[in-house]
Amino acid sequence: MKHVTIKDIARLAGVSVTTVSRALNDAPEINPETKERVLDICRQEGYRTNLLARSLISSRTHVIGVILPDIAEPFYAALALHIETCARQFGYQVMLCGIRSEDGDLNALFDFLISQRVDGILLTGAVPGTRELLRRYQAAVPIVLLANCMSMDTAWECSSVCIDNYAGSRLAAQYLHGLGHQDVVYLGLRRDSFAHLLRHKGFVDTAGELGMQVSTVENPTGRSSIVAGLQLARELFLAPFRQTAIFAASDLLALGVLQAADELGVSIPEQVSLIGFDNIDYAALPKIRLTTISRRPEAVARSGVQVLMELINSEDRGEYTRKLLAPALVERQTCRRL
Amino acid sequence: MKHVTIKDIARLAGVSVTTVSRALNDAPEINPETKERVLDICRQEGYRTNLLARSLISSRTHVIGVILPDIAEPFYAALALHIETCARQFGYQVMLCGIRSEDGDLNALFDFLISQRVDGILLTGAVPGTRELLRRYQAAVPIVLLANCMSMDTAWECSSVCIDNYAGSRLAAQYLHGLGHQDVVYLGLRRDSFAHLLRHKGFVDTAGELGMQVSTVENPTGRSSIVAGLQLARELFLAPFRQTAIFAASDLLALGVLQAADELGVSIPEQVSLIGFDNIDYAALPKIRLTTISRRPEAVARSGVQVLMELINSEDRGEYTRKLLAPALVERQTCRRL
DNA sequence: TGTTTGATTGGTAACGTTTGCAAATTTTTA
DNA sequence: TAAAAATTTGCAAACGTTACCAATCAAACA
Repeated sequence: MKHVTIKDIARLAGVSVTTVSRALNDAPEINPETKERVLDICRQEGYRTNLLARSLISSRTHVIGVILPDIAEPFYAALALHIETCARQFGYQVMLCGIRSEDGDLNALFDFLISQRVDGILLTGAVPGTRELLRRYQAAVPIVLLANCMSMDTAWECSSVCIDNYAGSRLAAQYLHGLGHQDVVYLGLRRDSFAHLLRHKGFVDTAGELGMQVSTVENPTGRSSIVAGLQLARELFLAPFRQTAIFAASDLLALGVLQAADELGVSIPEQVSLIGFDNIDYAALPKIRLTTISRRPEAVARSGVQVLMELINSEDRGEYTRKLLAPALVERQTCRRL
Repeated sequence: MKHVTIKDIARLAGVSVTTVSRALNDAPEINPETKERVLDICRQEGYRTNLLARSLISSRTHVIGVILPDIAEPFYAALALHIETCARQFGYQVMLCGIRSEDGDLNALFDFLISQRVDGILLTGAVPGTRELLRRYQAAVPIVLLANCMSMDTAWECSSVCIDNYAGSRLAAQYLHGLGHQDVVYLGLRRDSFAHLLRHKGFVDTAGELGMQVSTVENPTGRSSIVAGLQLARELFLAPFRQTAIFAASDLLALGVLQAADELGVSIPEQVSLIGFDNIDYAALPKIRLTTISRRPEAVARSGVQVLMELINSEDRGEYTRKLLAPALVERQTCRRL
């Protein structure tokens, strides 16, 4: 593909490349008339700045990399949407990556993004292995952990913005307790996810304080999907089931529970109450109307972009910002008072 | 952010930059020993190729731009996912853009992507105004229209890959007819969307051929959202309603219909049958189980990336590939035999 | 032994910008 | 009117690569 360069414009206008450059970047030291003439020719010839060349000099690309585990998970889709909107307000473009979790060689992805010289990276879906990743790449590029991170664990030397998962589970436990539930199950724990570990801890701790019984069902599949929830809930409902409520670690799992209940004739919330975590769009759907904990993707995205921008524009590395946003209970129709 | 350059490595290794470059690109004309030594130093110093510089020379970025109207629409999310996966197999990275429809100044977006020197653009969500856009930008960058495009209209001078919307609606009409429906409504037509115009035409044409009555409800909101469907269906159900089936132009609209039906005590499929278009993930949900037409996002994405790659790697412009993929009926539980 | 080959290496000019500094031109000042 | 100042321009070097061509050197040939 052939592109018009500054040199071409310069030749056409009979001036030097420097002058053209000045016209384009409206520098003060240029004759308004020449400027107009040059710009006219630019428009006419369809000139477009080669950002590669510019970035090479300025060592700023105005692009941030965003790593999502799975864009098909609606929470991450919402996050991506808001990140893009917000980044644009800062004059930044978004490069979305690694949207599949399975083949995710994060090292390769980071190497690529750094090679592209992105100005910063927003990393979502932190897992225990992320720590080493940070140690390795943080010197080369500003990184902000988004939406999934250990809450306030000082050992994490990294900026981060996320919903307080612990507090979210706390809300859920308190809510169920307030409704009179005494014996509940926590469904879908994933040992490889910090978010899930925190959710689990928050729920178990709070339930304990309130004198409730909690039994935990682990999710060995390692994915928050409807099918995973379906399988887990099937096993649960097929065995004798004494608990009165289920707290699913994610809405997607909760949807699976809903489906299993439907299949096996368990009625929700009459026989068993259900509360999720995420508040994905589809939780609000007719016939679903899932009570859940909102992770406020918009707030997380906005705050995350802001923190990253500050990090990019500050030279002093080694000082990290951590933000823990308050989650919110969204009450719908899958829980009932006992 | 300070980065290690080839020059640094050259100094450290006591060789020339050319030699380092050769080591990195494993060129044949280099002593295996020096190569190893150089590569060792690269690893040790954390050297990462500056792709900006490389692209500047090769005039290839190995990045494609993908423009989505709204990533929160699950169909587009699925599309994005598969595009990324497939592009990676070709050694390409994806730059996702403009995922908000509202503020979408497509001209600015195109200018930006071209300035970034992306190797090609996948444009989804074509609307009538797209034509002028193509005329303007196709000389500067290879473009493939994806998922939404006029079917086989020869006036469109552009490569394209999409589901045959016309045929999809045809399927829907035939299916409803086979079930014995005679009087049906087409809901959610958007005049600004080619996809919707085709869907509408396919449905009306086929219904006509089969001797069915069809009345069309337009969607003035211009968005395929649940709320839009909700509003439209509310009006529909509040007036006297004689039709036996609704064909919603998108699943999202259909979900709105479902919600309205729920609110107003209309039971689906007992009182009225409902069929959607898209087969988004959530159509398969428990308690939704929407019968619909699949747009096969994976197939569309794969084919689209392939066509774009061919376009990028062929010099002769002016020859376009058009692919029209066959849609598929997904039968679930929102339609009943009369 | 002199010449040819082959294997390694280095120098240098691109790629399309921006930028510091000097040159040329115009305007202002004394 | 000459000198000083201000305005407007251009040259050339950088940014970090790659690619062409020449240079070096040891080994192999005649």
